[in-house]
Amino acid sequence: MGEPPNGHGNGHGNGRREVTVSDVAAAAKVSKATAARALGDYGAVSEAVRDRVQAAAEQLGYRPNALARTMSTGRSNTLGIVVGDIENPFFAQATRGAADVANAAGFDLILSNSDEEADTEQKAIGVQLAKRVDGLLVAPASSVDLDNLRTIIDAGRPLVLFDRAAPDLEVDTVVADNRRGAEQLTGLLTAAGHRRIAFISTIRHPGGFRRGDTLGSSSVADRVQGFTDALEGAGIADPESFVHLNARQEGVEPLARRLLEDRDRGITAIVASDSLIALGVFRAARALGRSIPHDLSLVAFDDADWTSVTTPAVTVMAQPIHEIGAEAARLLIRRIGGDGGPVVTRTLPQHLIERDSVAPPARR
Amino acid sequence: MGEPPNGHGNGHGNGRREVTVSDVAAAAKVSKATAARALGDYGAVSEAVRDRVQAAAEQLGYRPNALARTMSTGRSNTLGIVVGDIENPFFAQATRGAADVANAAGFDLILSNSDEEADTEQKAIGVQLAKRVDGLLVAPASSVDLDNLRTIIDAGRPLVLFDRAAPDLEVDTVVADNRRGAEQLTGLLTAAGHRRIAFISTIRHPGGFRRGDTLGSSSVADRVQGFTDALEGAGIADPESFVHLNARQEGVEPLARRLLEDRDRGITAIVASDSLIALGVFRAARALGRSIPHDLSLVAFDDADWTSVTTPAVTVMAQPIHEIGAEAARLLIRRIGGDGGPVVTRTLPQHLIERDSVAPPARR
DNA sequence: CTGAAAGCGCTAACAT
DNA sequence: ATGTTAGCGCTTTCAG
Repeated sequence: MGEPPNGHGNGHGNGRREVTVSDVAAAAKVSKATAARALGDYGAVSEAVRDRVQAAAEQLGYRPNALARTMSTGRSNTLGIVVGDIENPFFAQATRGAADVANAAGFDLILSNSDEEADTEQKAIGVQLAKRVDGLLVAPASSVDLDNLRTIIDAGRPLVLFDRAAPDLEVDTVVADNRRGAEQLTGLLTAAGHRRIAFISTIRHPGGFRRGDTLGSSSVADRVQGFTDALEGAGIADPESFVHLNARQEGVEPLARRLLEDRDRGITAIVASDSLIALGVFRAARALGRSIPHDLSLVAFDDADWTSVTTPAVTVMAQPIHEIGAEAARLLIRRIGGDGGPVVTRTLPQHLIERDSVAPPARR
Repeated sequence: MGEPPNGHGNGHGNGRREVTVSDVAAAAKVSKATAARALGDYGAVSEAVRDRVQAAAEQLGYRPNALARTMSTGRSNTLGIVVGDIENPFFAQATRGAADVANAAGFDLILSNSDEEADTEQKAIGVQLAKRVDGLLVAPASSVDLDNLRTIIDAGRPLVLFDRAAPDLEVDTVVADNRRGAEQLTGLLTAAGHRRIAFISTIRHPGGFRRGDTLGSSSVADRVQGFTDALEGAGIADPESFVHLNARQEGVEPLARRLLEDRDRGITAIVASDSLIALGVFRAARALGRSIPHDLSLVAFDDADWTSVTTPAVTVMAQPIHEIGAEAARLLIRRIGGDGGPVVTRTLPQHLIERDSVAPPARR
């Protein structure tokens, strides 16, 4: 007695063949269609037959093959999400928000990291499309180079952007009100008397920042806008010169050190574009023996958990991160459901948490 | 001219039909089989035909349907990963490690959160199996209740456990050397002269901890073992009484406060089972005006980024988290590749980072 | 080297 | 209420 014969695309190394509707149908002595109806709980099946089928399924250890189902229905009940880096707490939280909403609606999530790289993002999107996700959630690596995003639209799949918008694309978007947040944060600093305030972001940008430059990330662009507006409102000349980008390249801590050591620049306060940057600044200040807030005031985006336990605790602009992911998922699911309404952009409010990292600049 | 006719399981709301191998074949004037061969780059196809087919594919915007492929080959090139909570930095890092290895090997990842809940975990596993993942990576919600894990094995899918082992199950596992880590960490404290040291974990456990109790998570169990061993080695009586579990239920900060305010217990040092707990302890100490390390020494597992910027910076036992995920993925992929070798358990070393949160206990 | 045809597991018309 | 049949898009014998 040899191995039981086996079609090609079966098994997973071990001898067991998957049990299918046919098997269940046979065991319950009904047709495949009836078995499927009983199992899938659709159509009309008599009480008796249903029980018989379900018993048979149970007994055989039947597990539906979601892929086969997708093949015939055209729906995978799966969302794709592509984030910059899941290790970044921002994305982890947003992903969780999206996952919760997705699950509640019967969807699961395929996760990809773009590393903020257009190529990697493109590959990730390709994979997701190949897997026939019903729609995609993406925090685009670029707000201006839209090729990657267009392939999604061309494939006819719903797309929702989160964290960063792509103004030139007609798609649903969920972002936070970064402009206003930056303005408020910066306002705190100018109100305390600071005139020489640096803004630090890790975003890549060739050359120094100049007014009118378009940045790759709309959220950073908005933050920069709010920042420069606030400086301008405070009568500070040449606000753009206080914007420092490309911090990943040089390293946040080295950049911060360089800034703090430059007596001519005379920086007395820093706006960190996210909590990772704030951490780097904190380290630099400590390394140089500058005390916060006495020698340096610091404010940052994102209420990372640690910001409340440092000495001093840091003043932050909190974003509704979980909700950003959740709302994006909601919009996406709605589109998947067939909503053909006009494109919407949700701009969620941020809120200020004042702690102890801001003080008037030291006399010099 | 009406809409082009359309089979059932097609389109995604919009009118466009997916372009398939057949379409490409037709355009290139070859058979479906040949087109597939040219596209999939297998079998034998003449140079000329290959070019013609690929051009046609390009021109039509052909995108392979990974699900159909999986249907016929039986391989999805997808791994499932189920973690406690992706918002927990530990899991985020481990997931990243796994994703990197997976991608490099041509696999993608379906992510699920178990919330450390058996039911949720079971559902997640069910979904993954239905999606026909080629194998699963799981940080099991329970190291002792093995039903969930067994369904994976029964389904004939390779499984690799990470972070927590399940001693009664024959399956590849990647964990850190928690016992030794805990012993070292605790040894630091006893060496500094502490005799009344509390260990805090959020793990759920009915009733107070008693020697010989089996804990739901093997990693916490190992930590507790190392902790009590160290106390015992230092000649401290009744080590179990210093183990505090269920911290999630009461809340880490409240529990820590309670501990610190209990003059009779006279706790002078705390071992935090992870960085989130350390954060709670930090908050509690601050709220009560206890200074670390003068009034309280603190050590913790995981080198969370913030632990180096607090005042004082905290002494931690770092785990190779990224590598835990990566190695787990490697093992899994090897199994998927058909390796039938004996089950392996990898126990990765942890390493101590001494900072400034430990000092001799205050005289009283 | 290329083509025809069957089959993966499921759903959905269309009968009966 | 149940059965028959075709088909989703792909791979894979098997012939030629």
